[in-house]
Amino acid sequence: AFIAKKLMNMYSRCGNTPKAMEIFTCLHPKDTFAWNIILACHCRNNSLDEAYELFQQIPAPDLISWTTLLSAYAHCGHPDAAKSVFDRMPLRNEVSWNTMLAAYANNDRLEDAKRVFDSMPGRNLVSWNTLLDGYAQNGHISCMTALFHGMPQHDLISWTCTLSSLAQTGRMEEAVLVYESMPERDMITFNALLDGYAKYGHLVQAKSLFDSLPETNLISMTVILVGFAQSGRMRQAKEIFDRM
RNA sequence: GUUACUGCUUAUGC
Repeated sequence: AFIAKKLMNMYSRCGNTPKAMEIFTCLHPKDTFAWNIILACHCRNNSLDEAYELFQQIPAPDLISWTTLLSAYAHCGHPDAAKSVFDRMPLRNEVSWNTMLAAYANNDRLEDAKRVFDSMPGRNLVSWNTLLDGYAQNGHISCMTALFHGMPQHDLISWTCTLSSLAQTGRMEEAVLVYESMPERDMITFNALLDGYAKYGHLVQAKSLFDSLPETNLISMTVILVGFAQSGRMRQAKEIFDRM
């Protein structure tokens, strides 16, 4: 049963709902843990309606079942449906509050997000990052900057959200300042800055950043390739292409 | 017991 649940989760993450369902069907007894795995599987890979149907069949849904459903509505761009799930939850914790916050923040409902943020019983770094990214994604750069400076702590995600937002909107001077202040970086950080350079025509800077990277991946290659190709530097584009 | 929350970093397709 141990292994069965592990397997279900693996299939779920690979998007193979039929295989996950096959195991679930054979599984006895089906505890809430197992139900939650198959629910999360449908939330990730199938329609909301199917997920909701499944949720209704869970004999004893727990906090995780409720939060999984909430998260599905949040990710599918239905903040109001998410709110109604949230209101019907028999209990809530930090994660469910953060999920509700994300439902608003990721769907450009920043006033509502801020209201949730201010009224939640506790705020952790995920809460701060969620609101920060809401501002970042929706182009509220000054709110983002203010929040960034008001946060109690920053982690790699806080820094990268901010960098990415500046780079996406072509504020390359500020993006570089953030980049240079970062205590740590990863591939997402590199690629976010690289993409800003490439997108806004700074191909020389893009190439020199690219050459200095400790490692590259398929995304870095694609970013620089597209940058060269779209600016008509076909010889350099071909050079990258041949290396892929 | 990686069962639920924050990075949508590229392109293509739709």
